[in-house]
Amino acid sequence: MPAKTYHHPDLRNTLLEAAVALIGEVGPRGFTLREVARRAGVSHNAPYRHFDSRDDLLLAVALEGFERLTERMQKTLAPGKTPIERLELCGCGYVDFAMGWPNHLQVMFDLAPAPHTHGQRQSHDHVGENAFLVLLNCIKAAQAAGDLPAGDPMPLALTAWSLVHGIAKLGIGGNLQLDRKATIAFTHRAAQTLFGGMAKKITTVAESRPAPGAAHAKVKNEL
Amino acid sequence: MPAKTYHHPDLRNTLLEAAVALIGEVGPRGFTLREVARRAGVSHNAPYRHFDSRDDLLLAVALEGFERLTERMQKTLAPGKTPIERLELCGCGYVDFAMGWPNHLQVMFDLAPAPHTHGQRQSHDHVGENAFLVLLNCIKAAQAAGDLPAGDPMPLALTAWSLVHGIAKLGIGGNLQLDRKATIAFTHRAAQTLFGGMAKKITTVAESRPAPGAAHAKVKNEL
DNA sequence: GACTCAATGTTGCTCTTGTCAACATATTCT
DNA sequence: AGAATATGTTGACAAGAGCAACATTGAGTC
Repeated sequence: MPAKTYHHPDLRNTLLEAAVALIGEVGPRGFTLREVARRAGVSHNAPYRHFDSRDDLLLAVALEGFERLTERMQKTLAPGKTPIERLELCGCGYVDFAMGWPNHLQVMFDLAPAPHTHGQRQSHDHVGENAFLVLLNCIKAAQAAGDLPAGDPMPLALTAWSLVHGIAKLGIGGNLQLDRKATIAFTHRAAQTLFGGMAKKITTVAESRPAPGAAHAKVKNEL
Repeated sequence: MPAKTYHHPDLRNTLLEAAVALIGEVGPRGFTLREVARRAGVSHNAPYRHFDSRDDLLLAVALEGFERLTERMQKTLAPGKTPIERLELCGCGYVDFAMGWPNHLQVMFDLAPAPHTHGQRQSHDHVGENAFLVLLNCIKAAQAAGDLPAGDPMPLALTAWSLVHGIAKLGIGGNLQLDRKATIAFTHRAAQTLFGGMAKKITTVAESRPAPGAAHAKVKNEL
């Protein structure tokens, strides 16, 4: 009889699933290529037939994460009635994902190539694009409904993303001292506050600039 | 003559400085205890006399980072005239630090113990406390000046921190597609928007709640 | 001053990991 | 069937974390 099995059915996927599970358990620091192989029941070098390197596998995990994130946001925002409400819920979905899979989020965002290599980066950016588009579309819808000021939606989207991402990261790190549920409630209130500030600009523009040239200039020139 | 030197003057500090420099160059992933030792001109095991482990050294690096961050924020906010302006500048200082020492920030926040061990964590939290207090005091001053609504300043501070931290992390990761200067300018505008939204609550409260029970309840029960 | 002792460095392991190279088997195409 | 390719396997190697045993220094202490 033949001693070894060789040929695994869809090993690539098996490895990916094992990797996702392992990341969830031990985080990026404890993550090891050999352990993934072990869990998939193959030799320590089998993964190299499907992934270029450890980082390449991690990148695949990140990609999977962005898909999950996109789904989560879409599912969470669905029940919202008004555009602005859907926008808020979209942010809540982001944080909900983060609190549910903190290690996954870390892989998605903190796997960055230390020296900003603009070559490789492109593909990684592209991965998260769909998730960002969900947010961007919510912003556009809110603009169309008159809930947010018209104009380039990008700055608004990036600001909203920043707020939500910050809550997610700090929440994960325990810096907010809130559990998952409370963190999401907090996100909802924070989003309302931010969007309130954005909306303000169309109604009361004058108030935004107390002293047109004071520290405003300083911040651009001195830093 | 004696062949070896032994006894190093203040090796602990030398190691720390080497570690900080190394982190700046190669990031947490490329960081290696042995390379630190090499740069300090000692054997690969010398660091163990001053730090329990690799992670312990990294923690010291993080601590050093929080001190720098605190200084940076204080220095940046100083020229601000009004409380609200100082608050904005405080956030800009945070982002400025992040863009200047991205790897350092990563060590400070993403070194987290994957499973939330509430034992060890305490000390790490304590480290960043001073930096947070700078922000908190700015918030309180703005409240006292009537620029922000009175009441518990914590939610306001945490929201502001989240926004700024999010900008910092996304900026570092290249997700904002802005250089350091533009990122800080962006931070300034985002902060103005957020604080505008916070201030709004004291003047026009009614508008904040479009549909008191719609998806609001959903977000608390379903997630 | 000689002796003891703790602090601090050093060398030399062991174990684990990422990755490369060489080899074996399975599949596909002709 | 036979060749070429894809996919796994075993067996190296270098590098790093951390442990243990040894060496040197400096501070007391008699």
